[in-house]
Amino acid sequence: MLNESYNQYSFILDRTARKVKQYAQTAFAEQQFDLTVDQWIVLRTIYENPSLSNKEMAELCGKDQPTLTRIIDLLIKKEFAERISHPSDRRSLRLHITKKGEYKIQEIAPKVADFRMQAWKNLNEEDFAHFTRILNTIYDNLTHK
Amino acid sequence: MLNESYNQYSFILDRTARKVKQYAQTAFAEQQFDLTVDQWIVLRTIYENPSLSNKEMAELCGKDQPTLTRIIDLLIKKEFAERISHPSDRRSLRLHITKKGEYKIQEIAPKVADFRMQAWKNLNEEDFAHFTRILNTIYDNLTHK
DNA sequence: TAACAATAATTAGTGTGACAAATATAATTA
DNA sequence: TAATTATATTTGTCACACTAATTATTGTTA
Repeated sequence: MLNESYNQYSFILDRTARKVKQYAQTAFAEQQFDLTVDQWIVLRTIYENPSLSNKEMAELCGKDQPTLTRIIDLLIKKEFAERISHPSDRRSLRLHITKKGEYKIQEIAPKVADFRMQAWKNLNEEDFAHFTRILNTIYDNLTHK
Repeated sequence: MLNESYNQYSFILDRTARKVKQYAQTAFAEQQFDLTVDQWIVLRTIYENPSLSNKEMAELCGKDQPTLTRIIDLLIKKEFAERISHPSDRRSLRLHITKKGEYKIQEIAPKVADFRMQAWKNLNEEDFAHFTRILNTIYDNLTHK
């Protein structure tokens, strides 16, 4: 029946997303970047958008707040990032990258871009347009009802 | 630069996959199915393909063996599935659904199909064809090198 | 201004994913 | 047939996702 195919689409989506992440993570490990893929995503976001709050950064990274808190914990342990308290709101804090974090970003960003390309072989600009449109439609279908 | 957009595609893919899963999981919880989305996927696979080994079932579900083992543990705890030892190979075992599991499948399958549709609104058959082709191309690009 | 509500961030708990290592058993081979 | 190799499954560990609960602080209002 028709509905069965929807299950299939969910399966393909999930499977592909995991494969892309796993492929990147393997490359990260092989090249000893000392970062997970998600840690790298967060660090790069901090690098490009310094001095945001946990909440704002979580939004930008597309992660929920508890997850972001834990990833930041790990980045701080590795001395790639730091939390700085907000001057006027003691509940809040600002996320910053360290010098060591900046060096890391600059070191690995081009390498990441290199092997990321592997995923998108055999696809053209038209495919990317479809990809973006379709996936964003799905996302919007499920967001704020 | 061009490479930046590849990062963006990874982001969209990951974000959409998580949203689809989360949306389904919320519906599962609201309707008190007493199953997670992944447990349901596995149970349905056992239902449709009875008497396979852990390894074979993992392959069908698109999960790795340790993950499947743990999901099966939970399904057994809920008495939806059982492990039956292989008659001639004591290393192996066969996965079966219980009566209680069958009832569960029959009860929730149509409901799942209902709310799964929400994700695919505003998309037509052509979009689904693009979706399947593009995501499978990505998957293949990263599989067995 | 004291009580209450709202907000920012964290912590806790459960489930899942990936990988490596361990265990038990079967198959092969020297 | 004893030793070795291969296979099936489970266990251990770390990371991430999501929900709910908690803590600390700020804002609001009676």
